[in-house]
Amino acid sequence: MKTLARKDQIRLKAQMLFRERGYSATSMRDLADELGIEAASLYNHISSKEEILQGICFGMAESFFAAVEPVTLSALDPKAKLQSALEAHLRVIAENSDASAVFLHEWRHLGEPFLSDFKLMRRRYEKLFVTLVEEGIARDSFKKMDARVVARTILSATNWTFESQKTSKSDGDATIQQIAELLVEGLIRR
Amino acid sequence: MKTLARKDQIRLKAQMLFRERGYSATSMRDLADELGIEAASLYNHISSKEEILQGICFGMAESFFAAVEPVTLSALDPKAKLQSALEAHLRVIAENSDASAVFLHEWRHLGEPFLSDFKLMRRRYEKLFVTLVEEGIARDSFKKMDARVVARTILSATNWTFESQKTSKSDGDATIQQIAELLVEGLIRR
DNA sequence: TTGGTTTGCTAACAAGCGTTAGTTAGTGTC
DNA sequence: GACACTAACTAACGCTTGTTAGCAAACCAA
Repeated sequence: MKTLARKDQIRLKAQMLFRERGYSATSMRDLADELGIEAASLYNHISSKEEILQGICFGMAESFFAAVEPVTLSALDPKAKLQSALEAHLRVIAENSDASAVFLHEWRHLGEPFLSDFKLMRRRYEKLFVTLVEEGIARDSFKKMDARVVARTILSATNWTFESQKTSKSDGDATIQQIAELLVEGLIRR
Repeated sequence: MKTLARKDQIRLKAQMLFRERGYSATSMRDLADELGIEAASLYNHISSKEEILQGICFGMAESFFAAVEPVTLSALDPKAKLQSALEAHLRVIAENSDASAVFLHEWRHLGEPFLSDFKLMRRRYEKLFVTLVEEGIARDSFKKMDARVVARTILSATNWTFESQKTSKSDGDATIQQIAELLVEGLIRR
């Protein structure tokens, strides 16, 4: 199917541009230029600018859940579980850094009702990590602390770490484990 | 001086809007509406939209340096120094959360040559923290680790922590110390 | 009272925005 | 060879953008 190929091409370039310049500062003509076609031609493949953003944001939400949720249901001990979840989270970001940046920064330009849906999803995702921390505390594996603050701090640290640094796939895996371990070991150990 | 008062009012509202909607998605008419005047009237006080952004970004850069640089020159031991620097950094963010969000996210919409100047400043600021970590490692106060990774992780964690949560001035100070301690204790202790 | 400064207004500009309409050339299918 | 589909085009739409010009009322200093 060539249709899908072209649509995916659009999405790929859009991810790049939305990340670099932001959603609002990226015009359909910019995007079209990048693909070597006219702006109007884009509408043979997509139905609106916002549709592209929706695809990116909710697509990434799915990826994050698909990677992390299974880990939270596994039978690992709290510390290993949290670290695995974190590594899964980091891997999704590393493997898709443009889309992740858009997911993290540009979602506010979604219109309703998508905006509300997105916020809800985001909350649910954060909750996964909060629960992992709470579990660890309850089972006396982690020191006693505000689970929400810690979970948020951890996610914040991970999200920004990949913001500015290019992630070459060679050192990516090492770095991921290094960061996850650093955070878990440091912030959680009792 | 009433001129300054009005100009500051503009900057204040601009900070709010730039933070909420982003620089590009905020129009001069939006900003004027918020102040109860016409868009054209803004130009009696400022000379361009970008000038407002410049004022915010470089103003905050100054604030951050003014707060943190003295600490780095003090005679505290490495751990106390890093923690104090972090608290200073967090205090600037907490006391000026709108402007900080703009400083952190919207600087890329600066035009040249300001963009390059800004990036340079940012590097210099990050370097302050990297140096603090390096000092601690050299003096054997911190465990051996990649100073750049740790410094970046710490800053990332702080920057995002205040992103989504309203900082009431009452619990602000407690939270700041709590977070700074958490990060320093956790990530740095040998 | 005069004259300047401050702060607002209305009207308008050219450029850029997302998007639609209508068309056309190429491609694969019966 | 006829037909539908794909993917591009040109032209244009109504609207919004940042910004400028010219003007008027209010205030303050001399």
